[in-house]
Amino acid sequence: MADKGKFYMTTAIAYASGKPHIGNTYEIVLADAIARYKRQEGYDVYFQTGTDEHGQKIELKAEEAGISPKEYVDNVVSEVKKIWDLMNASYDNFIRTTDEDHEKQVQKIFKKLYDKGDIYKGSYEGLYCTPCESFWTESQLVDGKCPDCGREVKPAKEEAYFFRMSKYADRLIEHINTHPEFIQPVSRKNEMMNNFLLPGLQDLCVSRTSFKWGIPVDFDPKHVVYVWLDALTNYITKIGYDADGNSTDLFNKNWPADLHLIGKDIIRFHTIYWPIFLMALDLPLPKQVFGHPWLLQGDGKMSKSKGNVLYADELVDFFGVDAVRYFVLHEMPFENDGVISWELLVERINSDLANTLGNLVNRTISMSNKYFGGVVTDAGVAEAVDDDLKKVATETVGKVEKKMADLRVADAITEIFNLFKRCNKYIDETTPWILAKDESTKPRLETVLYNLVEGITIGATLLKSFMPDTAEKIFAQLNAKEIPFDELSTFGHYVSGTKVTDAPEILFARQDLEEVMKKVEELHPKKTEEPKKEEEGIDIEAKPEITFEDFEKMQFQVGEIIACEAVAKSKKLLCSQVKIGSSVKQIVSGIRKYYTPEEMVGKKVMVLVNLKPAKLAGVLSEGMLLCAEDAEGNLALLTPEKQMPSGAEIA
RNA sequence: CGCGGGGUGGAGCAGUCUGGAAGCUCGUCGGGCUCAUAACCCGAAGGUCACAGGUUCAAAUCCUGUCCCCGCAACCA
Repeated sequence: MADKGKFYMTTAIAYASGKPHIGNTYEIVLADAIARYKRQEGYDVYFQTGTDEHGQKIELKAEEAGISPKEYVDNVVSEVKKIWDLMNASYDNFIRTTDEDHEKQVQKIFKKLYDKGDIYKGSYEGLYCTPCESFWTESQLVDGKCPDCGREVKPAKEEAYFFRMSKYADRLIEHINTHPEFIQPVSRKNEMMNNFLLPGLQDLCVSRTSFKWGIPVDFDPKHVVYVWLDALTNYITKIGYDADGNSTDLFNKNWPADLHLIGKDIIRFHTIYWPIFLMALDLPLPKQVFGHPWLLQGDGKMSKSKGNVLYADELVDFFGVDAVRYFVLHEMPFENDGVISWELLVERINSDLANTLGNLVNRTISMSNKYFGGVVTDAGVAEAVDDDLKKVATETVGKVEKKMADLRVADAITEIFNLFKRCNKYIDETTPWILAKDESTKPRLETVLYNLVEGITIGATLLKSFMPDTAEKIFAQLNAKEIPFDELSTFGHYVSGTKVTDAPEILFARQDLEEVMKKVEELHPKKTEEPKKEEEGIDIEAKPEITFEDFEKMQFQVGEIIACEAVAKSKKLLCSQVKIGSSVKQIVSGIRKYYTPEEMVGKKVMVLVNLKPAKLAGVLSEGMLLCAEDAEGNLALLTPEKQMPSGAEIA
């Protein structure tokens, strides 16, 4: 096969804060499909994935779990690897940002950029809460105090390292404009340009002192390297980049990367910060960054707090690896977000995998056994109807190549399945069961079955990158060999006289939606219904004890909402006129998602009345409506349990 | 007027850059067939391509305006 040269591709490294859900898993499957396909095409592929393991969030999670950050990420990483392997991800290298060689190299890179003057020491100004060791901006303060602990904050400066982004901005703009393939899909390019590059880049703060779980800046150890400089550089460090110029052959061969596959949410970091870091290191830029869409469930992005999380291992238990691979690869549109649900999975599996593909293989093998004892022979009795089948079979590879060149994986798979559909149609056109009735048409029947087996073999060969196990199963059942990629545009590779299996196994069983849903129900007992029973309480972070005097400072009263309207410039805010005794206060609240202005009017609510007025979205707010909030952030207004006049004191 | 994406038969999507008979998958209905996993094949119904203007011989596609949805940003006292 023609050697097409090297192809270095990466996924984003997964943030090791918890078990990856099916949306995270989608990325590795997509990357794996592309990697396998490129290998099949004849590229020398190097495929890297891994985990991003530093940062405050992980530090906190570990603390909650009562273990060290390293122990915490070790656990998560083993889960990540388990799922990646379960999905048959054929990565060549798995990087962990806690790997010693990576850490060392990041420190060298940091130093190199510092020596060069691209990183400079500056200071970060803000309001500091000493006990919490945290900086806050004016707008983050609650009542002028630390939003975490409620204590006083004071203006402070903290030293930090900054990267001179602006220095390279013009070069980057030029690069993006002259390399239209750099940012994919193209629609993302405008977003980056308009939002970040054209208005002017801010220097990026690249160190932190507020937490410890990171790579220390070796010449100034109270700082740790900020996550993006740590995470992004994995793409070069783990293939052997050395800031001192002793990079490995692996690096020299593979850099620049041919493809960074990432989620659309981190396009900014990969198309702005990363290229600029590389420019500063005098390294060439990656050839392409593809920001794939998200896999959503139901009516929103998957998140644990919404309780709508699907995990790959669970889906694999239900349907098998290749069914899940097929779904996420085929069901994802190119640019827009895709949807996954149990119902959609069952529908796709039944219609495409069981009916179209599985049944085709099964009926073909059954006929071979029934009519010829399993021996498939090319008797050479061609008819005109064969031509179209052969045409479709031999042209599929070209169509797939074209789609894959644009990374349109879903469309490529559709092309392959069009071939399987064509095969099914061919059976109806040639009616083998009629040919079988007459001895004189047996040679024709042999030819028909041969053509079918060959068509399926071509399809299975193309399917290999997307559904590796299934392709192997088909080859095994047909006793066929995978066809070399550059011979896929010709017909007739299957060795005439070969015997297929006499015991065909069902490739994909049809799924019964009701049964599946029943099992799902057992696995995940409904938690939304009947929350009264065994309702799980919520624990929130405890605040420091206050004195009775502190409490007395706050004045709560019952208020009656006499008018309410949405705040025009905001999506979340409602502006209410609240009658408290004989006065009326205007209060703005972020509850538009839960209450309409109409239903607000007439409600008796609890109001914190002596809160310092502030402007929200330009509208004056003179108090606060008290609300209860659940773990998902749903809000409920508090109202007096019995009839109370407006102005009544609450104490 | 913060940035961006989207609104195409019951559902999910393609087509929009580069105007030229409205397409795919699923579902529904009718028919065919029996090798096969109630499968497979054929056919049909179903769309003012969000709305309103404009350009054009011709607009889902280009231009202008409006409405709605979804992300991000801000804000959620």
